[in-house]
Amino acid sequence: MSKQPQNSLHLFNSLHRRLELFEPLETGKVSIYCCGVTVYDLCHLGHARSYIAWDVLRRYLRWSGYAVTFVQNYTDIDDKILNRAAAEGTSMEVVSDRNIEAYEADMALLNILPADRMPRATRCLDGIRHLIAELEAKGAAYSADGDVYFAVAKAQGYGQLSGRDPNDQQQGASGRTSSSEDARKQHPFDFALWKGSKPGEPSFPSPWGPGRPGWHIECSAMVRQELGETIDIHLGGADLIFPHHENEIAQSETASGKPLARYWLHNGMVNVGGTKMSKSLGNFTTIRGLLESGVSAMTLRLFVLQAHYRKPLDFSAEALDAAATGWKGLNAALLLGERQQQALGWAAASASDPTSHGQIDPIEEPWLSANRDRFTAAMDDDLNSSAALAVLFELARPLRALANRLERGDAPNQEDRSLEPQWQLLQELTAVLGLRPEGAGASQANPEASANSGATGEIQAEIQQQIEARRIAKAAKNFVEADRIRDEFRARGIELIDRPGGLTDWIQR
RNA sequence: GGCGGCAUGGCCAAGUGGUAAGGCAGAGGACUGCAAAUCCUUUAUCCCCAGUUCGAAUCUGGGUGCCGCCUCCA
Repeated sequence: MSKQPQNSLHLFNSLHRRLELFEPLETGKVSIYCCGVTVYDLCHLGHARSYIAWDVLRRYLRWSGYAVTFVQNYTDIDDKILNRAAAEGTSMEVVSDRNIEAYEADMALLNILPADRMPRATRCLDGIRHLIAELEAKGAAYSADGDVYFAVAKAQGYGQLSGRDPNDQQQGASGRTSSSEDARKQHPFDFALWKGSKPGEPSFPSPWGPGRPGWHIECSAMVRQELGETIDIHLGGADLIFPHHENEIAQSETASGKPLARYWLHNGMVNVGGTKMSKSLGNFTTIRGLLESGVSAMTLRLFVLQAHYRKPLDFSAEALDAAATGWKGLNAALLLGERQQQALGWAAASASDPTSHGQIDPIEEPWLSANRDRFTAAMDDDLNSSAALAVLFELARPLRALANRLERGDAPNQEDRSLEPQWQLLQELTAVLGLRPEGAGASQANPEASANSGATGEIQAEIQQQIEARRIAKAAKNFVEADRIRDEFRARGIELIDRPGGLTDWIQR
């Protein structure tokens, strides 16, 4: 039984710069286009933030009962990719393929659902050429020296999204773009639909000569090809508002005469020490680098979701540490059911299917029902994940306390057992945010790292041996020796933890 | 210069008219040989000034500071 969408979601629409009730064109269905990456390098935290935010939007819509079609592109032709290929002495396609593969692996680790379709610019050339020809036929495009430009003067209402008026703008771009290109343009805001190729560059045939598509046109063509003339939601980073999205609107709407998207959503930037993280500034941290350094994927996800998606998010080691500790607590609550399932007599963990929508009887469980409502109200308010997380932490608190008691050897009582619906709700809501339990079955903070170290077997044997030696020392009240053993391991990044009952666990840091 | 955004405790961060969610850190307590971990408890009047109001972090006006876009960018 699929549930009727509740339709109380409000989203901040960049097009009108205000919060609006979300109403899809077609009841129960949502079409979404998201601007993807230019695949010339690995993705950094800024990309992670963006795609995590939109993943949550998508999961929330699905959970709310909508059928969502999500399309995201790969820009696989562009100067940066060409430069990279030249530097490596390889081809554009090799660079693109490699980075697409890396992108998909990174996103999978972050538990970002793959898009329903991911078109590549180089494979949508028919649609692109078609669109340019249409614009040309309508007099909105002109060729100059093998390039084809879009004439901004022919676009109705150009500048609405970004708040720019082409008529009273100073010629601000001059001096910062190539002067030869400038000279070919009729208006400084005009932009390339098709770029004639230089000798030695990969090129594609076209009625305007060999070349390649401009940046903006691929999105217009792909939206139309994959989703139609008007879509429900168009997504992207705030840095794409101008010129990219403005130009996309100009192209698409000049061609079709219809609105391109009903809702435009833009995520805020990730900052480092107050300035935007970006490749050109060199202040970026790749997703891969972060994960390899031992930061867990869900820590990263929690870090991102603790701020509202439209606000700038400042990245720092301290903030990340805070998120890691926070996630540990949430994770402990999530793992409770799985680890103590038998002791508690609970049902198996439900799959983290984002569409699963459990029922809670408000009379039987008024507190849970109220919390589910709080969660929904927060998400309905322009995806306020920060407020939504507060609900999760409150749901988790008694569960992690219980987890700790059981770990100490307490037997569960009736009251403990009755927490099952609370655990189920926590699981359901964390899945809506795309957070999933980590390290099931292992006590290691970073199971992958320890699994990779070849000497683990030997080290484990050594640890067990030393733990036994320490137990004997402790029994003889030789605490100097006991502490020495513990300190020695600590110096090697291994923490010995005494449990009640004389047992000693260890974790690798 | 043009357009837009932000300013909440030690740090991160919700909250848009009725006396401040949550996370981290800190403090106290329980537990421990001591630790660690864990659990419990606890910590703010919201950049400045003026105004509207019975009442403002929340509205209005004026400051100050920071950031983004205007060039490729999530």
